[in-house]
Formats: sequence, structure tokens, C-alpha cells
Amino acid sequence: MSRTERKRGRRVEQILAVAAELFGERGYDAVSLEDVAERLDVTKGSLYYYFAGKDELATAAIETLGSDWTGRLEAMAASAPGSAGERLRALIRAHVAIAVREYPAALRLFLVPRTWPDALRARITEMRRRHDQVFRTLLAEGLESGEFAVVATGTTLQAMHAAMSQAPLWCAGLAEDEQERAFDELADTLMKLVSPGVGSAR
Amino acid sequence: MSRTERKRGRRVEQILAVAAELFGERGYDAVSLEDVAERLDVTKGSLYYYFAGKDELATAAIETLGSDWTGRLEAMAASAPGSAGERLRALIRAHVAIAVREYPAALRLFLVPRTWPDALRARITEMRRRHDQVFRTLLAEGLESGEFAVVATGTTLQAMHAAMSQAPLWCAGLAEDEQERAFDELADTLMKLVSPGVGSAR
Amino acid sequence: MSRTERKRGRRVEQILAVAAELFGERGYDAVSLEDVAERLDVTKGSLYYYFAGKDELATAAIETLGSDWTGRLEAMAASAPGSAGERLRALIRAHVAIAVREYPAALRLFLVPRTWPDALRARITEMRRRHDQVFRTLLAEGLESGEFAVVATGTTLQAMHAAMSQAPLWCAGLAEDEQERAFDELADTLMKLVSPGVGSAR
Amino acid sequence: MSRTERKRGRRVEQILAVAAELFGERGYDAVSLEDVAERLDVTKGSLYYYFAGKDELATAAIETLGSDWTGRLEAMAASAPGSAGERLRALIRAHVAIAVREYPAALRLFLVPRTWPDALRARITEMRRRHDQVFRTLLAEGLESGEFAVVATGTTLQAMHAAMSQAPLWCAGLAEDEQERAFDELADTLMKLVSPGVGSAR
DNA sequence: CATGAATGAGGCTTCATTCAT
DNA sequence: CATGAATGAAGCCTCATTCAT
Repeated sequence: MSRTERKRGRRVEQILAVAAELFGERGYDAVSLEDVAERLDVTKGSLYYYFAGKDELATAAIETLGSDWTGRLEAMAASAPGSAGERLRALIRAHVAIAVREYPAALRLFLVPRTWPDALRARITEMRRRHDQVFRTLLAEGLESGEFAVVATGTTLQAMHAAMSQAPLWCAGLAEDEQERAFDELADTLMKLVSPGVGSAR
Repeated sequence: MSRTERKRGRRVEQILAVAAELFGERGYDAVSLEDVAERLDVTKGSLYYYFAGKDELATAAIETLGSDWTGRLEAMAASAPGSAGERLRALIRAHVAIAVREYPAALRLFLVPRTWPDALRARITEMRRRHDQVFRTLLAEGLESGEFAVVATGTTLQAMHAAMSQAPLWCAGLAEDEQERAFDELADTLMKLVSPGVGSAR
Repeated sequence: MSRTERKRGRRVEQILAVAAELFGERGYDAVSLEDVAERLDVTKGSLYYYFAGKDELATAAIETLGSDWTGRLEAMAASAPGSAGERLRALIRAHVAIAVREYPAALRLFLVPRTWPDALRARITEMRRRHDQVFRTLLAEGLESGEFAVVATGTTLQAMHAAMSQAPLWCAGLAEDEQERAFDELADTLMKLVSPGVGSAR
Repeated sequence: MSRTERKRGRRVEQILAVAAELFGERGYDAVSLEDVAERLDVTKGSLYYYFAGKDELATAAIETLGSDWTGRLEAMAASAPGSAGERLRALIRAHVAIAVREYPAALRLFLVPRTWPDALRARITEMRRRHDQVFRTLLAEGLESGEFAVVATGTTLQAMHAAMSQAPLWCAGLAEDEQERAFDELADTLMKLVSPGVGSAR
């Protein structure tokens, strides 16, 4: 890889970092290329040297965003000590914290797919799958050891993700310490989904 | 009420039905007045005869949608027999079924807060509150009788709603009977949130 | 003239009165047919039963406005006692008072002609001519008796009209009594245009 | 200032020249951005590269126009020889000549106050004030030396400006030499406003 | 006569995209 | 590589006008 290519690579990363941040904050429609360019002290047109268009930039940005996000969760899952339950709870808290603080509009980002080209959609799906895998693995571990019990693995994961990614909506106006408490409550609440014990309240 | 007024009322309802469907499918930004008008075989400008603008149309559409939805759940909650648990489970199933079958993407409608005028936001919030109340009441009943136990009422409701309203995303391609099973699984899963027993898996 | 025709005539007059008021207040562009209709408690469409379109309505309204205005000045010119100078001064004051208080945007109204059909333009011109005549007659009288002296009759009248019709612009925010003083000052100032004495300050 | 900036500056000037002409000819409401763009052989949207919107463009156009105009009058007032009367008369002639020949309908530009944002209105007011100042200064000089006499300074200036800026309306169709005569007559007529002697003809 | 409804043209504005330099 | 400039499509909105009832 030549020096030029590395340089280009770095530039691309810079752009993606900024784009991920903006898209994550405001969602696809509310971010214009002008916004991205301005934050980079660059002209709109320059972005086209690196990306074919807004969709491609957005997809790449989502991938960056997801990669960063997943990467941090993976690292935490791998390194965290404690029982499966302790680690899962930590994972949930971390996920929610990232969602609320860094990518409050990530949910919005995943709800535009109807208009997106299939190719991009596939990559987004793949990215979500990888993200999901972190939780799935930990869940499987706890299930195998008997520490967890669920009604159905897939459904449980879906419900967890739904709650975690919507958290920014209701944590929007909270103060720092109120948010911390909200995270705790949400984590504790979601842990009930995997709790053995009486099962569901039916 | 004169015949003319009834006629106008019916027209408004037609428009709202179409608008609710479209906004529910694609979200606020991705629906243009042109889209709504076309679906009604009418010109864009005509919509302004009934609504002052896009915001007002969208709000009315949401209100219509939410009112119908909430009304049905309220009726069910009032009439359903059985324990609090049985009724809550039925409510969850009904909610999800409506979401998936009739308003497959209502979720998108709630994700535009950044752009909406305060007045409209207030009405949407009020609508959500009323919707929430149905579940909250039932939950309170079960908690009082000791049939339920939760970490925190608000958080539990938020998590439930999140999972229920995102259901359409992952139930999209399922066959009729697969959907039924998915509803059951989701209901059972969410019931764990209110289950007494060991509490969270911490 | 049948009863029906008289009734229609009265309706037309009502409409014109309202239209003259509105156009005189805000100018041509800033008044919509909706505005006129609303003030009459009538539907937009109904206006088309009496007038072929906005232009025709506006022209007729201008004529009404001008007729009313000119009529009052004519009456005053005919009945007022005193020297030509005293009567001219009274006329100026009356003109300005009407302009400022009742038709503050009349000036605006006369500045749209570029877009108007020739037929309408002719009528407006004719109307202005008649309006002008009141002043011209009085001026001629004073000139003949030697009470007045002007550089050139036409130019003097133009200058007077210009100053009188622009008065609303600078009298806009004044209080009642300040306006009265402004009227006096303007009248006195303009009377210098017809003063004999040293002629111009050249 | 870089070459690029100079180029942009020139483009802005081109646009402003065209805009000033059009707005001056027809008034604010009767000119669309499409009109301006077409005259520049450019698309509507391109104008937004230079101006934030119609209001800003119009204000800048007025400012350009007024600045040029005032500048020339200031220069003339400063350099012209002769008594205050001679200089004032020259100033009036120059003002009218510019109005009629170069900005034949600038008057229209000043007649949109109802619709304009406060900020822009303030700048227009300021511009008019500066314009006014040229005449006011000269008038004050003549008053102090006893060469002039007026009823009221402000009113006199208003009347003068009104007559001068409406001149294009009645000088529209005149031939070159007729215009010259009209300018003379108007100047002589307006000079009566500052003439000592018998005062007003009351 | 009057209304309610609809239309269509036009206006302002935004923005992804292109391209010569 | 990057920029400045321009484009064109699309969006929201207003309003004069038409017309069946």
C-alpha cells in the first residue's frame, strides 16, 4: 500500500468519523452533505472524490458507527469478569449509554431502508447481525450454564435491542445522574427477560 | 350537523386514513404531500383545503391512528376476563397484532421530534400518554395484588412499548402462522418483565 | 331597472366598498380574494359572479376608492369659503388626512400598472385625471386672480400629489396629535409652491 | 483579496445590478427569483449560492443602488461651487436625472415595508437616512446663512424626496429635451419650498 | 346565487449531484 | 485533490380561477 493510499485511507476515516457522528445524532434525512463538509472544513464537492453519493457515504458511516459500537461491546464482553449475568448486565448498560450519549438517532438511521439500494441494505443487515452476535453469544453461555432462562432466544434479543435502541427517546431530557439511574433501571428490567425463576407471569 | 359537514368529515377521514398509512409506512420526512395526494387521486394543493400544512396533516393522521388504536385496547382492557396477568398478556398480543398488521411502521411516526413544532409535539405526547395509560393501569392492578413485580414501572412500560412497536420490523416477512407464534413468544417474553419470582438475573 | 338589478347593484357596491378598503390599506399584491370574501362573509367563488377576476375587481375598487375620495374633495372645494389660498390649503389637508387614515396604501395601488391590461389602465388614468382636476381648477383660480404664482402648473401639481400620496409612509407611526401637526406642516410647506413673492430661491 | 474572491465579488455585483434594476422596475412582489435568474441566464437555485433568500437579495440590491446614488450626490454636494441655493438646485436636478434615467422605479422598492423582516427594514431605513443627509446638510447651511427659509425642515425634505422619486412616473414617455425641461421645472418648483419671501400663501 | 371542492401554475427554498478549473 | 459554481429535481405553500351542484 503506497503512501498515497494510506493517506487517502486516513482521509476516508476522518470523513466517516464525522459522518457517523452526524448521522447518528440526527438521522439520515436531517443531515445534508453540506453539514458533513462544513464539519470537515471542506467543500461539499470534495466528498464526491471519496464517496459516490450520499447513500454510499451514509452506509459507510453506519458501518463505521456500528463497527465502533460493536467493537467496544465485543471488547467489553471478552474482558469483563464475572458471571454471564454480570457481564450481560454490563453489556446492556454500555449499549444504552452509547446509544443515548453518542448515537441518539441511530434508531432513526435503521428506519430508512425502504429507500435504500439492496446492496447497502445487505451490508446494514450484516452489520446488525454482527452487533447482535455479541449479545447472542453471552446469552447462549448463560443458557447453557443454566444461569439464564428465556422463552425464545431470538425474541428475547429482539426485545432487548428494541428497548435499548429506543432509550434515547425517553432519556433525552434527563440530567446526567438521572440518566445513570435510568440506565440502571433499564438494565435491571431487561435482565428479567433472561431470569430463570417462575418464567413469565402467565 | 349538515349533510355538507358530514361529507367534509368523510373526506377528511379518507385523507387521514391514507396519510396515516403513508406516514406510518415511511415516516414523516419520506412522505411528500405529493405522495398523499397521488394516493387520493387529487392534486397537492387540494390537501390545503382541508389541512393548513404538512405538519397539521401529519399530526391529525397520528391522532387518528392513535385514537383508534388506543380505543380498541381500552375496550379490550375493560371487557377482558381473567387475572391481571391474563389480561395484560392479551393486551400485549393485541397491541402487537395491530402494530404488525395495520400500522406496520407507526414507530417511524414517533421519530421526528427534532423537526416538529412544539404545539404538535405536545399533542403527540398527550396521545402517547393516553395510550400508555391502558397498560399502566393494568400493571398497577397486578402490582397491587402482588401478582406482578417490576424493577420500575416507567422503565418497564417503556421497554414493553419499545419491543411491541418494533415488532413489525422483524415480523415483516413472516407467514400468517409464523406471525401468530411470534406474537405468542413476544407476549410470553414480555410477561417476564412483570413476573415476580427471582427478580432480575443479577 | 328591475328589482333584481338594483339588488345586484347594491351587492356590487358592498363588495367594492370592502375591496377598496382592503386594496387601499395593503396594496394589490398583499390582498387575496380570500381576504375580500372573508370580510364579506362569502366564498371566494361567489366574487366571480360579480367580477371576472381579481384585476377587474381591483380596478373597480380603485374607481370606487378614487370616486369617493375625489367626491369628497370636490364637495369641499365647492363649498369651502375663503380665498383660493385658504381653500387650497384645506384641500391639501383633507387629501393627506384621507390618504393617511383611510387609504394608506393607495400609492402602492397606482404602482402596479405595468402588469395591468390596457383597458384597466386607461380607466385608472382617467380617474386620476379627474382627481387632479379638483386641484387644477383651484390652482387656476388663484393664478388668475394673482393670488398664486407657480413655476409651471403641471409640475407643481405633480409635486403636490407626490408629497401628499407619500405622506402615509412617514406618518405611519405617529400619534393622533402628531399627525395633525404633520398635516399642518405639510400643507404649509406645499403652499409655498404656489406662493408669489420672490419666486424660487435661485 | 484573492483572485477568487474578486471574481465572486464581480459576480455578486452583476447579480445585484440585475436585481436592483428589476426590483426598481416592478417592486418587490412583482419580481420573482425566476425573473432575476433568467436575466442572468442562470437557474433560480444558483442565486442561493450568493444570497440566503429573496429578502437578502432585495436588501443588498437596494443597498447597492442607494449607495451608488448617494455616493454620487455626496460627491456633487462636496465639490459643487456656488451659493447654497445653486448647489441645492444642482443636487435636485442630479437626483431627478438619476431617478429617471437610471433607476426609473426605485420608488417601488421603498413600498414594501409591511412584509419585510425588521432587520432588513432597519438597513433600508439607515440607507435612506444617509441619502437624506446630503440634502439635509445643504439645507441647514442655507438656513443658517439666511439664504433659505422653510416651514419645517423634515417635512420639506420629505416633500422634496417624494416629488423627486415620483418624477419617473410622469417623465416616462418624454423625449430627451422635454425631460431636460421637466427637470428644470421641477428643480425650480421645489426650490420654492426653501425660498424666503412671503412664506406660504396662506 | 352561492358554495364547496378542486385545480394548476407559480413562488420560495433545499440539496444531492456534476464539472471545469 | 479540492474548490467554486451551477444545476435540476423535488418539496412546501399560496392563490386566482373554474365548475358541478
